[in-house]
Amino acid sequence: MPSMPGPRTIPQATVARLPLYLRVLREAEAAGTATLSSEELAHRAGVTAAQIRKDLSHLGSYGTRGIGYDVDQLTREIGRRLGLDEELRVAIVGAGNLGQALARYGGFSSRGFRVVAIFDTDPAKVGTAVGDTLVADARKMPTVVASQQVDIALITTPAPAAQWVADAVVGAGVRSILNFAPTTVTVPAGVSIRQVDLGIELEILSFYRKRVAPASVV
Amino acid sequence: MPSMPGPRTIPQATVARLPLYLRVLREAEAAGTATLSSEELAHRAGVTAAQIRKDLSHLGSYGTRGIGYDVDQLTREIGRRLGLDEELRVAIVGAGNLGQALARYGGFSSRGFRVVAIFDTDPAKVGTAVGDTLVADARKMPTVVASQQVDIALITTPAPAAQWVADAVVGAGVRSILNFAPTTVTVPAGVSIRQVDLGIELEILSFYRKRVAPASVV
DNA sequence: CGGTGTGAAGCCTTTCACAGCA
DNA sequence: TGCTGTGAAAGGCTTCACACCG
Repeated sequence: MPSMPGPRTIPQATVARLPLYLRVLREAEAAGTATLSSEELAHRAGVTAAQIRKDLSHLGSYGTRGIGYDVDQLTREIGRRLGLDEELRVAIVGAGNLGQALARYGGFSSRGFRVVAIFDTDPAKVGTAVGDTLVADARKMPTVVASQQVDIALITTPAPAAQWVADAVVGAGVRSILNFAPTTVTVPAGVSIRQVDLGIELEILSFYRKRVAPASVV
Repeated sequence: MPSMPGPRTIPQATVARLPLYLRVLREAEAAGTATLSSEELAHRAGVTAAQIRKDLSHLGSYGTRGIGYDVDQLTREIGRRLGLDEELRVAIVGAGNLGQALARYGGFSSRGFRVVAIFDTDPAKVGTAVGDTLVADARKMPTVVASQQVDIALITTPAPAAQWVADAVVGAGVRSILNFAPTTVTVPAGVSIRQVDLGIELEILSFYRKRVAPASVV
């Protein structure tokens, strides 16, 4: 009989670190490493060994005492828990500097995400190619997002357009949003949103310039 | 006599939110709003009113009971605490998609950061213009970073180059790094580093696709 | 032995609830 | 009266330390 699944709830903080462990494991896999101890994994991910063991214990029991974790098995298990066993479809709204850069960014496809649409309101941009996707008219967002079965929307518009875009994609059935516009976007319950503000990242770094920064990743 | 400064240490979690409040305050300032209550500010920033009051209490006493916070005064105080009263000089290492997009991104200059250099190893890119900066040879990093008095370095290279770049800029005197390369970069004590991995952001969103996401910002 | 999995302790963060001031 | 500033309580996360197993 297969082993029972781990406890039902994974702490938010742990969820945010699982992709980091996955990245390290994939590198190790590519390098042909068969097993990794919590110590090794911790070192490569930049966290503590106790943290690794506690985090992984939420998935169940995937290590072997005296040996460590099986790289292949753990890679598969974390990927499965993160919902990465199916290809996720991404739409980018806003074909400016950032939107275009993200559309061409290799790091998405190599991790199993596929950019299926990119939108803009500027008639000069509509119809032009970005990577291997054509920029579509933002007015067609509702229909295209639905027909292309978009799972995740990236908002790379100027701040004033962000809330409207979010409302539109949520209306079209999207339930995961990554917002790069420097403004707070609110969504109904049941929709996940993460905000990435590059200016804020610099401002946080600015704070710690004079002081002693708390170890490594601020 | 001027009022005494607030308590000496600001919690890390608070520091990470101050730039968010600053963003809201600047918008309010631009709109001509004179004062904001913790309730209003909380609503616009997407946090709770209690959180706002607790966070701001670490700066000292800048509110007026019965009224709220003076927008201009609080804007200045938070900016000062974040070290934003002087212009900070930014270098971008890696003139690929992302590096070029960031070099042209208006959100940095509008917030008081100035991109003073952009580097790449590719001879085809060296000498070309990105925004109003010329791409410099990465071998010149140590000298240019020092002579341009770079405060913050953005790493937008492929993963394999990231650690080398970090070592180089730290050697040239940089003490704040924002790393976009999908790999863990370690730095000596006294240097601050923040890691932004766009693939990880998508993977976190993926996790919450099936489950009920914890309120709003995951 | 070596290294995982885990209760318990400690620390940090958020929320509560209200005293106190404009 | 209205809203801030803040102790106290609650909750969540990280670290510790060791029992236990391969």
